[in-house]
Amino acid sequence: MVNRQPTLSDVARHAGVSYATADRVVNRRGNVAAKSLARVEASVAALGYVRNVAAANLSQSRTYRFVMVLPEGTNAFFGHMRDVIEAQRERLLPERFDLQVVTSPAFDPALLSETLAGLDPDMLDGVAVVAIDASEVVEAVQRLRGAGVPVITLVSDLGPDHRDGYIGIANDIAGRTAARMIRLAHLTRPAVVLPILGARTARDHGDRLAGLAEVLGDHTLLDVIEGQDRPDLVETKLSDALDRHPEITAIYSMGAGNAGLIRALDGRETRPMVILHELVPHSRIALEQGLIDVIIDQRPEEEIRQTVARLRDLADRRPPAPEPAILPTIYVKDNLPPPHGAASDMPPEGDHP
Amino acid sequence: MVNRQPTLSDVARHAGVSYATADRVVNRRGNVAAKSLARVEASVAALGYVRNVAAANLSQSRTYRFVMVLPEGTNAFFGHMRDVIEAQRERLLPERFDLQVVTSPAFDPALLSETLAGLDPDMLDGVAVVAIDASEVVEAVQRLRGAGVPVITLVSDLGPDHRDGYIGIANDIAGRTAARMIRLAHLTRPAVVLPILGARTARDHGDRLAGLAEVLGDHTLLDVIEGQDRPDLVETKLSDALDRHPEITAIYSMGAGNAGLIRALDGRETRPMVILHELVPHSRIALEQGLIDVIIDQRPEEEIRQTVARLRDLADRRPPAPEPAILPTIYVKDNLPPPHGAASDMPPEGDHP
DNA sequence: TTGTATGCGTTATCAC
DNA sequence: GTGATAACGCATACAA
Repeated sequence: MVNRQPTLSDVARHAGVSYATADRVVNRRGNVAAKSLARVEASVAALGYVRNVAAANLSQSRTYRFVMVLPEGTNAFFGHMRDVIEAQRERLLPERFDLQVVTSPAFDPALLSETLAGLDPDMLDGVAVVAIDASEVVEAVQRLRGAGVPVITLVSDLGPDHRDGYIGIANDIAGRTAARMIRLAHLTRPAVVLPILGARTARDHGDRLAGLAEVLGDHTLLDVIEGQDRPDLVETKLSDALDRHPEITAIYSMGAGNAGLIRALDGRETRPMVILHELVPHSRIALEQGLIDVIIDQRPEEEIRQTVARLRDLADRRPPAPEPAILPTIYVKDNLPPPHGAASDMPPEGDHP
Repeated sequence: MVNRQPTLSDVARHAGVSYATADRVVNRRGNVAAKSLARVEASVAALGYVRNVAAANLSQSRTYRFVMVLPEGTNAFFGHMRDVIEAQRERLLPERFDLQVVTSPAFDPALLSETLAGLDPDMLDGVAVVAIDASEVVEAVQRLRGAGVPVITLVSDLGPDHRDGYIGIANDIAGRTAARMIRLAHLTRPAVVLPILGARTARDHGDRLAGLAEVLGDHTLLDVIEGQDRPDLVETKLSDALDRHPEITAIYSMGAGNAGLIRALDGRETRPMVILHELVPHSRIALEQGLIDVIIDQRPEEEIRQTVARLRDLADRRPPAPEPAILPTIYVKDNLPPPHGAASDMPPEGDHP
């Protein structure tokens, strides 16, 4: 990386054409004789030319224009995600850029596809969307991509052919990880596990449940509680289940509505081992107070960072940098990140080893 | 972020001076009348001018020149770290940059300070070093910093006043996290924990041990085994301890030499719960095969990424972007990153939810 | 179809 | 002390 990279002028000279012609070839603008085209392409290959994106951006005073489409509502996780975005806004890209966050009612494919259809491809360099895997949504996404706007999915995916990338965790792995933690807590005794999810139809919840079952082995898996991601429902159904099944040794909540779960647990003098998803204010407090044992998180800060990085690479027509996969992260009481929201998760500048 | 940022020309005009004078003020080149200086500074503040680093780099055809100093030797962790660097090299910075990795014998402060002293400050934009907390090293670092070269510590720190940043985990937190996992595996029975470390004098190992003891509570902590980070020693000492103390229920290895630990365990028909540090080839295999239960890792890929980002911000004389703290990551069998070294830890592009 | 010239925001050089 | 101005590598308007 120490030798000077060839510039497009070098390429043009090498090919024996003018700068503008080389530019036409490299940027696929057309109106180039077949012969010139071939010569320029040969020179590009010969010299190993790679476009200097910084210079290109400078020359255009470029502003990256991205849109993120999140589900709207009171869901603590996406609320947190929006906070993260706002907190990081200034830092996400050194270049000038304009990131617009729009919301669309949760779990509504029709409205989501409308929202997507309402985006003007000419005003956009990329879209990230928390997808709903439904045909209308796929179509709306294809329309954008057909118009030259890269689309990546975030947290919730479409099929791999229908987007330019996915940033999020693999939910079956999350479920398997939860099961592994449960097994670790039952090395010398059998487990009786109560699974709680939002709805059987939610694909991510289903995947988590499947992963759980795979790894749980001989341990007992009770019937699923469906909490609709609503704290009140989760609370009453869980209280009821705990009363009826005193033999429960572990709870795995794979959806939202965990404020209700925490309330249901808070009264009792003994409790089973508890694992739930997503580090948000109330789950953090519960973990710190010892009301629950494990939080499986998908690191929204990291997801946002990777989302923007990917959108940028796509906008630059550059092969996306391979980012480390986002894996389900295991939090216990002691390895929690510093709390100040997303704003200051700086490493504690204390006297570390 | 949508309005055009003011340029230095704007500032100059606003201040009623020439572009060159504004530049002299902003870049502290001297030879400016006090009056002009004041006016320019006022204009900078008034307009909120911030230097366009991309343009600056373009004008200089800048190459960032960084050096990373790692301990040399056969240690699997740092070997892996070097692999990570090589695998990521092309991706670490979009700008032209020259990253030189030099090594210095492990645990030798004198040689490390010599290595640092051998670096030419005029040829460097930043240094990252796996530090040894000794006065000679501090002095060598100060010399570099005094010569205008930012220095950050990596994995192993100096005092907070002696470097421009630290990228790594807090080791007391790592120890606490291990203890929490041990407690989780002993919800219904008392734990008898065998701690293994390299040397009592290694600060990071000591911090881990202290964190462990803090969180372990009433559970039993046996005497420490010192394995000198050498597999052979670890193997014999551990085998001996297991024979003498059949009541051991958990092992926490906070240093290196774990290949020996794995060998010692491999023969036995039953084994205690095992936690150790750093995801490297042999520990990964052991986890996949069920010979150990938990790996606490510090995500070298992430550390490298943050190291370069921080060095770059420092080289650009720009306030370092707040990166999420690197926390001890808990790996169990199921949430392991894909194996292909650092090269392809892409998210599996399969059909995730 | 092809080529030339200008500007993007800096840094650095040179003249005043 | 101060002020023009030529690069840097690219995109683009314009000329041929």
